[in-house]
Formats: sequence, C-alpha cells, structure tokens
Amino acid sequence: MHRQVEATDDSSSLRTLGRAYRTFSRIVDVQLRELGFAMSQLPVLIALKNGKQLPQAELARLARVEQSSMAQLLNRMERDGLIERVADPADKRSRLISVTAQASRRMPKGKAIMDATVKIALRGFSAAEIERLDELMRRISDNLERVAEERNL
Amino acid sequence: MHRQVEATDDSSSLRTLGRAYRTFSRIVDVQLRELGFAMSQLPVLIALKNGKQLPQAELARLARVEQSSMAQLLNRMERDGLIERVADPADKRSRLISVTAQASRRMPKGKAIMDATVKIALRGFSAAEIERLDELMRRISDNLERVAEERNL
DNA sequence: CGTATATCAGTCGTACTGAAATCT
DNA sequence: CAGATTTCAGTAGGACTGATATAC
Repeated sequence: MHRQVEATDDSSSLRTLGRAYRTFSRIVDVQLRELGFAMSQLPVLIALKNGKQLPQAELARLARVEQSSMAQLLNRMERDGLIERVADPADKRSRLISVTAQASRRMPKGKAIMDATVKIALRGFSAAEIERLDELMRRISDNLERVAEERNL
Repeated sequence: MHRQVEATDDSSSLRTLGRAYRTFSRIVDVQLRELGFAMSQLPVLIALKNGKQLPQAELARLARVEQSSMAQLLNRMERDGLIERVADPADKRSRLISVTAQASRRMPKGKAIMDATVKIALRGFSAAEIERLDELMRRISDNLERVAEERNL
C-alpha cells in the first residue's frame, strides 16, 4: 500500500538505478541538444578543457568506457565539429584530441545544465544523505568492479 | 586522499550510478548468454511466467521501457524462440505474448543468476543499508520522473 | 612483439512516423 | 459515419560492448 510495488519481483533498487539513469540522461540530453552536445560527451570536453590535448586511450580511461565506444563517440564529435584529431609527433600511431574553439565556448553552459539536473535529482536531500548516497554507490560499484576484474570482463 | 577523485569533476554519485549499472549488466549478460537469455528479457519472462499471456503494451509498461523498445526486444526474443505472439481474439489490433516451453524451463536458472549478482553488488551491506539505498534511489527516481513528466519527456 | 586506433556486428534504448483496429 | 485513441510496426541515430584488423 505504501510502496506501490506492482508486478515486478526482482530486487527493486538495482532496477530503480537503471531507470533513474535513463531518465537523467533523457532530461540532460534534451537540453544539451540545443547546444549541439550530448551527455556522453561531457567527460571528454571536461578532460580537454583549457586547451589540453590527450590521446583516445586516455579519454576512454577517464570516461570509463571501452576503447571502441570512445572511438565512435569521437567520430561523432569530430563530425559535429566539437573536437579535432592531430597527429602526435612523438608517436605516429597516436593522434591527440583537442576541443574546437566553439565547443570550448559553449561548454560552461553545458556543464551548468548538467549541474542543474543533478540538483533536481537530489532535490530534498540533506548534505548527509548525499554523502551517504555517494558512499553506498561507491561500495556497489567497487563490489561489481572487483568481480568483473576477477572474471576478466 | 581518502576519496580517489582522479580527473573528473562532475558530481560523483550520478556518474558512479551509470558505471555501476553497466558493470552489473555486463556481469549478468555474460552468464545469461549461456542460457540464451539477456538481462533485458527477464522482466518479460517474469511477467509471463506460469503461462500468462499479455499484450505488448502491458509488457512495456511493466518493464518501464517505450513501446518501440519492447517491440524490438520481442522481435529478438521471437527470433530466438523465447516467446510466441498469437492473435488476440478479443482485439484484432493486439497480439498476446507468451513464453515458449523451453524458455520457461530455463527461466529459474536465469533468475538465480540475476539474484546472485544482486547479492554480489550488495556484498557487505546490512539490511538497514539496503533499505536506505532503496529509499534514496526511489527518491532520486521520483524527483527525475516528476520533472520529466512536467516537461513532457 | 605490443600498443594505439579503426571498424564491424550486435544489443538496447529513444524518438518519430504511420497503418490498422477500436471506441465514442 | 467521423474523429480520436489505441496497438503495433518500422526506421533512424545514439551509446554501449566484444571481436578483429591494421599501423607503427
């Protein structure tokens, strides 16, 4: 009665987690689209701010996605004029990624949209609760990462 | 020092959330694949257990995905022999979905894999902490759903 | 050889469009 | 019967993964 359980019987918190993530992305992406951005691009844009130049592999590591995911993301970003790839003089296999001037200019606005949406998600949360959430999420993530590591995933 | 912040500066809990979700899916899917299942299919299989028959729209509602997402998921499941679609005699627009006998037989094993992975994710959590996590996740999800609703997303 | 990238196939999610059946 | 709604199908494009191939 007080829980609105409905018909699903698998453990609710993990399901809710996926659902929250998708809704969050949708809200952010709709707004970022007007700027020509997408949520998945923000880690890249942040990592490259202030004219920094990084190779693809490093960006994949920072954004915590596979190399092939990052390669495709960068393809779309290059197509849309957000980043440039220039040959690395020190390593001929590698290309250094940098953001274009216009993307750099629009970035603060994108970051603000993200921050505002985080605030919405955490509406009504005390500082202690946010702290608690951070800790719980970190423990879940660590538990899963450790097992994925052990199983070579 | 005690937080392992690294190079990202956006609010950590929401980022961790997406990361945890992806790692969870990967761990579950690798095991389900041997059974011929995928994680996204479990809500469907659970909703249709014991010979139940439901229309596509109802399955989409239960799984909390869009109609088109469910349509495609059911296409793949039908292709793989997991479900069947039969014309609804009461409504010629609709087709009722039911699971095949073999999918039904393998289902308990799939559910067990899911449950075991949830246990891994929550390793070291007390009952009170799980309760707390459920509550926090539900509040985040509600906050986001409400705004998505308001903005017609 | 080993590392950095590129590319392909496949899943899963969304949005959007449109046809057929049903309801009022 | 007309018009709105419901049920589903199909397509396009994004964001992931894994597996391979190519370049240095």
